[in-house]
Amino acid sequence: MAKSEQRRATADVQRLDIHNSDIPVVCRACEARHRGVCGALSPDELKTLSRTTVKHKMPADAEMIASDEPIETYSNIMAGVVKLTKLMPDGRQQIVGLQFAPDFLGRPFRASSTISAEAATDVAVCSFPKTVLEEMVKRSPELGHKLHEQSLKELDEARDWMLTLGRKTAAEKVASFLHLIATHIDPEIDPSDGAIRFELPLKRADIADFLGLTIETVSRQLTKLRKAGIIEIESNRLVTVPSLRRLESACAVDSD
Amino acid sequence: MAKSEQRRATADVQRLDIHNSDIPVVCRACEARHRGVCGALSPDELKTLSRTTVKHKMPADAEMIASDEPIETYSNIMAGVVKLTKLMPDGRQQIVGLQFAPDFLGRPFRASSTISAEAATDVAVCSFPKTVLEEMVKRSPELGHKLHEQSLKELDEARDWMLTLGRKTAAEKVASFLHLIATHIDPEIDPSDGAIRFELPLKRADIADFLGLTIETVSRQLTKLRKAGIIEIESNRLVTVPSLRRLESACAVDSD
DNA sequence: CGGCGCTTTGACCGTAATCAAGACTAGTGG
DNA sequence: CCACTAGTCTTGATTACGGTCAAAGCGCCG
Repeated sequence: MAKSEQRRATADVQRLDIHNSDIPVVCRACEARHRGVCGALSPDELKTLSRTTVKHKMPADAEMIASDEPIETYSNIMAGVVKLTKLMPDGRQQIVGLQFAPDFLGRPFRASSTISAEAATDVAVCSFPKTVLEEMVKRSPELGHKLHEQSLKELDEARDWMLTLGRKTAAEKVASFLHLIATHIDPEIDPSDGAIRFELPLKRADIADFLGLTIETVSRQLTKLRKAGIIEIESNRLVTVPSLRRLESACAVDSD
Repeated sequence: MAKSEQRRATADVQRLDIHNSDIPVVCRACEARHRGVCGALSPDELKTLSRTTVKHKMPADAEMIASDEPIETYSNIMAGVVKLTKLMPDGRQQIVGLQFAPDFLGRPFRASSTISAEAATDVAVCSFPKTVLEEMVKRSPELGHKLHEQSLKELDEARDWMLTLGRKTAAEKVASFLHLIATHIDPEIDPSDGAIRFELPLKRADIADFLGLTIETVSRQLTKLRKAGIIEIESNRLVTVPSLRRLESACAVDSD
């Protein structure tokens, strides 16, 4: 256990730039600087922003953004998975998006959001005041563009999922969910057709809320996929996909 | 008939600005200048853009953007309704968005889209080359911001609809669809609780593809809503909603 | 051990899909 | 003008997929 943690720390160090003395310390090992919105910022801008950032850790199920409440901060997700949910007055719930590190979290240009955000797993975030980011956007078109790209990515993903919700069978939905997790949980994964082993970031109830199903149906379809040899289930949360290709064919889509 | 058309023309004229001699002629009566992306442009910029614009009319069912094909132009929708669809290899289809005038149509910053766009009704558009708009975005942060706002609006709508697709019953889905059309088809509508009469821009098969249902179920739920007195059906396409409030309660949401 | 949260499995039921027929509308041509 | 056709929509009978209700298994922690 301690050994594997040490190994990960070493990998982080290797990701540091050769010459980065002008990068703020708190930003040096941050993935958001490479693939997130902070990639648009100059060392100087990073320094300005980093003076106002606060890093938080929150446990699974913590509420991060409440629906219809004013938002004061934006965040970058450093680790963990965040679920975006919508709730009906009678309690029915739908997860409308999952966000992984190093995604940007928040609804730009609006005082409050119509969705709420909740930690699906333990989550680490880097937060900063809304006003500071909005000031920086005014001065850096590059940053505005990055934020726009993030919005467009979320829009594409939302529409992909609308097809899943509206037109796929329960079996295809569960396969699509596993495929989504398998290809998003580990940013370093390559799409070659080896076995993939990962931990599900959602419990059954969340999976059901994401797929528009009940927990019983999710459970039944998982055992069906297991019996069909498409997945192996080590424990409730630990899943192995021997062949991504076979899983994809269970999703009933070519381009996904 | 001729009378009502004349009345509408008069309304358009009144919408013109008092001093607009420097606004290009083709843009003067255009709604996109008031509520669409062109609202971000100065008279000079409008002039530049209008030199490259082409206005088109296309009949219902015309394909406007093919999935996975390179896109050369963006468009503003001047009139009519456009449906954005996704298709599965086996023919199952899902409409993932509807766009009304004066919405912007196109996927910024990407060579091709994963969805296709089709005219739901007869449609009029104002198109311009991708490259021209992208050049203008570089010089006008205001325009980039408008485009971002449009993307965010589509994202909010997509997520609203995910809740409908994943968690609502057939009856609630059809009611939600009628509510969406009633509140979007006529930009000049006010939400006061009078009777609203409108023409459905989609045929039953399209409504089914939008709601993740079959045409038979859509038809049955429409007659059920009619028998419940929530709607009146004059003809296949012509619907009256006596009380928007009653329709909303049939959608099972408070905030929509 | 006992209690609690999560998951699985089984039996039964209900909603929406499927299959099938018929009504209505609009367009075409005799 | 009407017959004919094709497309669209409605209605009915039956089926099946996924939901509901219920019970039991499992892992975890006090």
